Amino acid sequence: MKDKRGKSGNGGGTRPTISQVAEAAAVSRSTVSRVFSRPESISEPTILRVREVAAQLGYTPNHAARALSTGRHRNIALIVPDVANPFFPPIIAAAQEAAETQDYCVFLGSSGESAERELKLVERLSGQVEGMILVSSRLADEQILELHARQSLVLVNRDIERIPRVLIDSAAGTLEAVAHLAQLGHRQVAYISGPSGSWSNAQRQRAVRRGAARHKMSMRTIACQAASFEAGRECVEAILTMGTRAVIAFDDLVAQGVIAGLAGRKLSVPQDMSVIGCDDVLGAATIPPLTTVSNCSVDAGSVSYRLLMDKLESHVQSDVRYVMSTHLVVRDTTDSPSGRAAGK
Amino acid sequence: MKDKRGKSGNGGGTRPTISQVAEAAAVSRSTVSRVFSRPESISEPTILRVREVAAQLGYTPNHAARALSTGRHRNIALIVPDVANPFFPPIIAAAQEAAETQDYCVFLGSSGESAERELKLVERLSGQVEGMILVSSRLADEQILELHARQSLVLVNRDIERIPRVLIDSAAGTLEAVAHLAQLGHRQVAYISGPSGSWSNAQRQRAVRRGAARHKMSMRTIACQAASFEAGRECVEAILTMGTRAVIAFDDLVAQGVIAGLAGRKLSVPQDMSVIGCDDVLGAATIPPLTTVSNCSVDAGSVSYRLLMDKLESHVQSDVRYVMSTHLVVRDTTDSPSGRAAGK
DNA sequence: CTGTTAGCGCATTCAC
DNA sequence: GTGAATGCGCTAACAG
Repeated sequence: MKDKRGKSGNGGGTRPTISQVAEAAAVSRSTVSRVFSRPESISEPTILRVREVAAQLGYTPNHAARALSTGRHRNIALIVPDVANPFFPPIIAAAQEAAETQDYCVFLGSSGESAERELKLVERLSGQVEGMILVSSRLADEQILELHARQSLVLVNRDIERIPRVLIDSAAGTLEAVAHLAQLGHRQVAYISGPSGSWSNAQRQRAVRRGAARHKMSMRTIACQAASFEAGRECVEAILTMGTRAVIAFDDLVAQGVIAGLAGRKLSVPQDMSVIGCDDVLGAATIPPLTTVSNCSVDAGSVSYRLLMDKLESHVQSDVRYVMSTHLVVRDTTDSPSGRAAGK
Repeated sequence: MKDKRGKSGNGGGTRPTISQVAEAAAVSRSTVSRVFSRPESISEPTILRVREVAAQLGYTPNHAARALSTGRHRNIALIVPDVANPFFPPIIAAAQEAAETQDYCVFLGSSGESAERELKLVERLSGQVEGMILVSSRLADEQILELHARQSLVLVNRDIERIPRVLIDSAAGTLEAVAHLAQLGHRQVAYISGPSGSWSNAQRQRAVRRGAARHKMSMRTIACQAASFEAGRECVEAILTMGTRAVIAFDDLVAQGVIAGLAGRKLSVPQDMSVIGCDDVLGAATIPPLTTVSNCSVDAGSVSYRLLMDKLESHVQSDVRYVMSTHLVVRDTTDSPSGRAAGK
């Protein structure tokens, strides 16, 4: 138990403790403690003196020790299915930034789309955080509920009653997308699905179906292996044999994959095929710029953080269900089914 | 100090402590503690019994408390300039995954490219981690050195002696890129720079200059505001007035921006301009597929984690400098300066 | 406004 | 092998 942090030198400067500051400042440890946690109850002069001494000793409160005593860690955990998926980073950034302003730290977990890993992460983390934000959780409802019994939770893109959640309602935008296609003259549309456990995927698929019905279009679904560029590319085979001239993809990555696959077959977008993405993670950064269902996913990060804090502060809870709408952003990957051919 | 975690019900299941397990299993707290930290010193039967009781009580060791006593948090921090930049997520994912296998948790900090925020994050985090990985740190050398005096550090893309570091040597690939351009017949090349504080940027710029000299090409630099699509787009003005027919961009995002900006002026790639990116974060997911300097950035994540662990375990340190090479991946955005025009 | 006392949950000497 | 103390660094009553 002695010499915990190695010698001096690098990588292990032994941090000064509250006692050392207290001694050096000739006050009690409590006083030092209060200077750093509730300064309003301490006289101006002593505050200054303690601060002075602390600074020159390089003292910094030990959050772990503090947590042990208060039960408040000032840490939160953020779990996502895959950090590398461009949909999540903006959310992560926003949440972390929001946390930072309140001096909270955030643990990041990436489950690799695996419910099992997600569960492990959650359990491992649960001891050192005050609450967690589960983004697009792949866990089963029951697992989440059980977790919720002993941990403050906020969900993103997962709709479970009694748990605060922020939902990115892609239905609205997806409906617009179908309408847009219909207006262009398309009579059929294909939805290229995403991860099976995904709430967003289910929601989008439903929306496409509903929209298609409303506009008397035929609708089919193509199962995509994963939410990736490669998977999208591999779908073109199926799309082509299906004979559709318009597809709505689970997300922008898949859409880009489809476009690339099409290009590989000398088919171009939007002349030969209209392609619509989802999430708008690529912005206009594609060529041609992708028509897509845009959302304010960044806000999902800050809002979910706020929700978590609200929950932590007020123990009385109403059933918060924060829905963020989406809308279609028409860029250059959609056209009428005849396309350029019409000009011939 | 009582009732720290609220009532029972949701969001605050009061976790069982080691004492409760001890009592229920009719052993001492020490025994329970040992069962979970050094089972080899406990008899088989008691291990089983304690485990049994613990499981049914839902007991899990409190890592924060444990850390207080041992000084080992089993947490690390990972700081990046911007989570939303596609270069970092794969590194983050790899590091987190590596950590996960050893039951370590990772704090994520995104500094928004600001040295000031980075410093704050680092100081805030330093108390609850055993070590930190600074990726593309924007801090000054002195700040890093100072930090290194009291914290175990590993650097990624930052070359400071005596601190373990993994460097993605884009010089090799960048040199290839210039050679490739020269071979295509280009006599001039422009480098579109990235963040000023970036080690990688400095390295790339140097490499372009060296390569240009070697191939007797003229070389100019265009200052780009940031490492983003938009910034790249805004550079085309400068590129065009400069009269170059070949550019090497700081990264793929900037390159994509340039291509888009060009497209906006009815100029196409590679016919009118050869464009080379860096980092290969977009893979072949662009249209046309981007010629770029590829690296194994994913490995940077796992390697840096390993380096950190090595450092933590063996206090005797050699000066580790892990260099990962890069190479040019020729896809479809480069051509001879005459390009299609040659056919006319 | 400040010092004293006690304890958060756990790992760790020592004894046995 | 196991139990009884002691302390990690800090906050929270309780007095004064």
